[in-house]
Amino acid sequence: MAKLQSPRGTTDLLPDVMNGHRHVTDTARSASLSFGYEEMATPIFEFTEVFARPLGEASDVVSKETYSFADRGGDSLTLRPEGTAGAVRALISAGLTQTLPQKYFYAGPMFRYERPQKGRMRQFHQIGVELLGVSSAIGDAEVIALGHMILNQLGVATDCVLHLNTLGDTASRSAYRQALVDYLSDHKTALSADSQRRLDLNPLRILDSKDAGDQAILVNAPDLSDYLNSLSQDHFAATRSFLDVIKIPYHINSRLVRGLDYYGHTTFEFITDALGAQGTVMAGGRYDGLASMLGGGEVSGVGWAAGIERLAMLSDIPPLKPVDVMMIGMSDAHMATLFRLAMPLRDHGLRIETAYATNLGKQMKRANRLRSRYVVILGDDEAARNVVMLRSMADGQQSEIAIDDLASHFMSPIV
RNA sequence: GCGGGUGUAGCUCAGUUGGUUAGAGCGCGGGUUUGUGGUACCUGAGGUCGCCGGUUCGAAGCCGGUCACUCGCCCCA
Repeated sequence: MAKLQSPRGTTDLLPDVMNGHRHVTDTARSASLSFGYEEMATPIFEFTEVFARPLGEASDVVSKETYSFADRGGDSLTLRPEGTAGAVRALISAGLTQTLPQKYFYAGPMFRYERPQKGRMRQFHQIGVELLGVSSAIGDAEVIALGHMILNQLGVATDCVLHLNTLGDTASRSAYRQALVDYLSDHKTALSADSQRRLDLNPLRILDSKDAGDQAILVNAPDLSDYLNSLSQDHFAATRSFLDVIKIPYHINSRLVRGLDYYGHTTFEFITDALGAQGTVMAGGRYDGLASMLGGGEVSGVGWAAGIERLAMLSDIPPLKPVDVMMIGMSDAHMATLFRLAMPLRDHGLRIETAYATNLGKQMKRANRLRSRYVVILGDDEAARNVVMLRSMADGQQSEIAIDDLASHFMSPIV
């Protein structure tokens, strides 16, 4: 096997794979634009603080999954593990908190030091959208509607279930958190080791523990919905009613919590069972507190991110545009002629291959391998009469066509 | 970070209780056809058996370590 490998958890995006990524990204970009979300990009690394505070120092992502390093000037930098913090930092940096709302779409690599699995890489790729400066519930519904549209256009919506929950506002959440900690502390020794640790770090995460013993304890645990104040209840009800208006189905999942500190109010995930343990295809929520954590004042935000690898695995990827014409010259001089004739056709948008050698049999074989629709052959016989041989690869039909007519033949709308 | 499984040709895989030159299909190259692909036939190239060490007269097969992939946990897209 190859000794020379890319680092663990990374992979090369060779044309076949890249084609799938591009299909996902192109589909998402164009759907996003139809909602008015314009593409932007942030640096692949940021100052470490950009991620540390908003995501939570104790969160797994920050505490054990970041690629952080000191640069030559001594600054601590971190390869971005997600896109939202950087996007909000960019908004603040550019002074755009005065020009709201802002609506962003992005796509690019993210980095987390994790043990690789199917659908989980150390360098992976996400698409995402952020709606900044909109506190109304229609914003929550809009990003979900956009996400749903993208999944639908990729043909994966039917494989996914939208799980929806609310964490409430800060006051509701901290009241509930206290109640939950009080309850679970009484059962601490019965909790799994993981959950005992989570009790201090992120007690809400215990809610979606897969441990059967934990689940048994949780049956009688306080319910978040009982701790939502009216403002939180109203926001969630409004979000749901906007989703109802456009008939997007969802499943209320009161155990759906997020691992990152910046979330409040609406959280959601599109989940599939087709990817093993990595069932989350698209996830997001509202993060009204994020901007102020970065020192940018109060700016509402809601958005989501989705894994391109996971989406590509679920989608049917259309094949690349096939070769339209393979041009085979039977001598260097004829090759030169075809090299010239190919240019306007390419300029017109056709995919043209000019053969790199003059042995006809081999070049025909290559044309077949490339699934070229047509082959143009130019040899001494044709040149003497100012024609080329045009062969349709599908049925093997050949005909001669005047060199002067070649361009107009392929550039006419019929072909 | 923790636990399980798997590493033999470019790909998918065989390889009998450790035994001498490690095989097949597909793919790739050459030919039948030096002006014609896809079919057919002939033929060829390609492997430090993931890597390192150990046991043995002898290791692809046993043992240890290591790396990679994979499944699950943690966590997440």
